[in-house]
Amino acid sequence: MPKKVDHAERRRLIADALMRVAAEQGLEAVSLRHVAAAADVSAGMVQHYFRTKDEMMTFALSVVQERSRRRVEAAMARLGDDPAPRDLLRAMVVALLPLDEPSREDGRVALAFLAYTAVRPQTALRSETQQMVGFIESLLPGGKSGDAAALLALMEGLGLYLLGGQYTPEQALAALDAQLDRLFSA
Amino acid sequence: MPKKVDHAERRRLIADALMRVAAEQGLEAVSLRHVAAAADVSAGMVQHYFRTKDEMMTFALSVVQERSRRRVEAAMARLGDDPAPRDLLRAMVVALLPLDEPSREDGRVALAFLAYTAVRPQTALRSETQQMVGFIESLLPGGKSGDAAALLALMEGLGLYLLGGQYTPEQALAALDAQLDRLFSA
DNA sequence: GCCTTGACATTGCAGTTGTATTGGAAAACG
DNA sequence: CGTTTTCCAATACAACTGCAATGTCAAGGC
Repeated sequence: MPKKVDHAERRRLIADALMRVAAEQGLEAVSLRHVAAAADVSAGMVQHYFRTKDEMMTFALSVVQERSRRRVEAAMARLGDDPAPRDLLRAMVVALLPLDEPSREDGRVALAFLAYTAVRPQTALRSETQQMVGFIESLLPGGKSGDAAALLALMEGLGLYLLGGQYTPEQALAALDAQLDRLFSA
Repeated sequence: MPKKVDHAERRRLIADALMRVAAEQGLEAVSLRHVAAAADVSAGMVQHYFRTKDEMMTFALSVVQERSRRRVEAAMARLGDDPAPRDLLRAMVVALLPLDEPSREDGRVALAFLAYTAVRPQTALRSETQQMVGFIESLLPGGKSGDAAALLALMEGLGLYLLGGQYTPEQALAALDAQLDRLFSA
């Protein structure tokens, strides 16, 4: 056997470069050569680790999803044991919002992939949305049906407006807290 | 002067073709030749009415915005004079949600442009978001700050999940009504 | 010491892209 | 009638795209 290299690591390296390109110039600018240049490797190497561009895109998409999943887990773990439901929900939503520059970058990439998959049903992003709705529902008092789905959608919308610059972080957080107030007051 | 043609109408015709292409295959598939083929005209004609692709894109973007604005106006006008604030708000949000197939198409195009403009600050989509927030605020009772922004963000998020297929129209409407209940109950 | 195998790099190719250019046709105006 | 001005078509072109093919090189197993 020849040189041993960490296959998975190389793929992540390339996917990182892809996400950098996508965050700055959109998915339309993602080409084998651009990604290779951003990763400072040859185009041949990219082809070596991804036999097709589609394979590369799909992998990058999974990296994006994985990263946001970890963000949420970390935020929730940071709360310690047995946190109050409201704190748990707030931490979860805040972890998913593009509030600082790194997560804004991720957000732009995620938005690009959202539009990308919207016209490519086969590249479906397996969504954990339904489980999230169930999880949120178990944390909400009262439990009017629709409240959980609304909170999740609120998060998504706040993310969009944060990315677009229509809402400031303060506005977004105020909106979130207003909603949590309503959900936990009565 | 030579043949007189309705300049604006031709441009709308081309923009419509562009939106069809974008709705089916995404903005990446939007090229002069594809759009021309979809409009069943020659590529030269497209170039005649839009000197550059960017000009065509910008115009199409404005058409999308204009169309959704009209949708809202029509829905609100349909309510007659002096409607209840809750009904007004509900009609407005429902008009913006991609609930049937035509508006789903528009939604896909809008989503594509959202990702498109996210990495092209100069092609900023002038947002009427702040005015909308103000308008909603004037209709809400109590008027906790943040409630209006939250409702608007909720709408956006519901739209995304409807497009993605994560929420059914029934789920989305249930979430909306649950929120309106909360806003108008206390 | 071969020699296989995996890790790259380079090059070529057919197709598509946006744009510039050219040319013709036809309609209003003098 | 002739000229001009707009409408549109066709073509040319350089740059780019994804992908396949080919080459080089080194690290192991036998």
